[in-house]
Amino acid sequence: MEEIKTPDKREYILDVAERLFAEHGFEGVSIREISKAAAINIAMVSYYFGSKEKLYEEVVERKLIISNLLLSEIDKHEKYADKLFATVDVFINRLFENRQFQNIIFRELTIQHRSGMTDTILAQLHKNFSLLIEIIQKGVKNKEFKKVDIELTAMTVIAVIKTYTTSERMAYRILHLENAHSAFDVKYKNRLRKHLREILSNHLGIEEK
Amino acid sequence: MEEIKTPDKREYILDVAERLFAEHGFEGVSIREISKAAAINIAMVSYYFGSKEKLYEEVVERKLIISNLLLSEIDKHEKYADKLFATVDVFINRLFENRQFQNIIFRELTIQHRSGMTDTILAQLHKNFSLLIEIIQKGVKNKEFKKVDIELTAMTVIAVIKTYTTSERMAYRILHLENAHSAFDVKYKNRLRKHLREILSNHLGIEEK
DNA sequence: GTCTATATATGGATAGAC
DNA sequence: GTCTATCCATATATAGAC
Repeated sequence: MEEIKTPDKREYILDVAERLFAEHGFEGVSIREISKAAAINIAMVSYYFGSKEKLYEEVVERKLIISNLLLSEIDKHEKYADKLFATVDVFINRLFENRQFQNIIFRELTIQHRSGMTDTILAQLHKNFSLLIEIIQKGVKNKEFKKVDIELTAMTVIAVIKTYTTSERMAYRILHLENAHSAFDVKYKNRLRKHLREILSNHLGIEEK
Repeated sequence: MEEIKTPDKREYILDVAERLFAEHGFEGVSIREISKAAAINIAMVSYYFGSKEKLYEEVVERKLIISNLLLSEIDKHEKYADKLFATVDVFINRLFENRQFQNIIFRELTIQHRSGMTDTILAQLHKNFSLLIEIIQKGVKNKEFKKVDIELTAMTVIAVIKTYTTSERMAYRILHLENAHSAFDVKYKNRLRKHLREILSNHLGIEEK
């Protein structure tokens, strides 16, 4: 009963491709390498996806969805400070989990248009930023927060998490971590979480409980 | 008297190569494209630099020097708050000026070792971070600053500037700029500068003058 | 669906004339 | 120093057998 589950195989190829694209960039990997790593025949890439370009696009688009699911988690809080902290936690978790994917996204932003995909990516980033911006905006209007540069405050949150997750080796060196691979341990995730809460509390004038 | 100034030509090729590598990544440009853009013969790349790899390394290494020159500017301040702000200004200016180069550096960090260059880059980044870390450290010890997570505070500064300069189009969308190319105008540079000063003042407990 | 074989293009590098 | 011509490796993509 050795049935081949085609959708699983597709997903698996996409997983492998995502990792390799993240590690070496689009031009840095060949479909030969991808097929070898995914243990399939080279011709299968064309068969499943049409071309290397299409495969790449599918890798990006498949994960470029906002997890609206978690928004209910945020909405249940009453104070904007708590909504904000909950949102920050969502971002930390998401960026920690998808850091290899995020490297693809980020690289796509710095590389001169490979395709019209950049617009889709920018639209998605805009949505993510908007989550933070709206909360801060309302908190300020509500006098719960001090007046600040709202957009740059939102950018600060994303920037710190993104920079932290970008390079394990950089984090290791700069932050004097225990070992080269501990940057994404719970311990250091909490350190980052605590830092961001403090930065935001101080900046927005949120009182500690 | 049409004398060809060789060192200038070398520099010119490096300039062109830097721009193209920044725009498309190492594998994303061919030496054919570089030579065409620099109006030289393809064979000249090998002649001047030995190989594409060597050219790339030279592009990186030529700018990977700390500008110690500016440190005297920082040292002349008495208060650590002023030293810190002066340092932030140095970083803003440097990252604004070298943003295409910074994209190369950043990409190099996220890409799995093309060469041993990553170590050199990490060492340089470490030095840059240390500039900030030392000032914050001394300020805290001196009770001029509140106690904070020093390394992550330094990372926050670099992260915000880096993220801002990474994508003109992102900045344009998120920050609602006047036009697509104004992100690096003095006006917005000052907006970023002001934001960072406020973030740091609030976080470190620096009193406004 | 899966594979081999192949068409075709493009890449980096260099030999050798000038 | 500069250029043409060319070698050779590697890339994507696909035709066609199974």
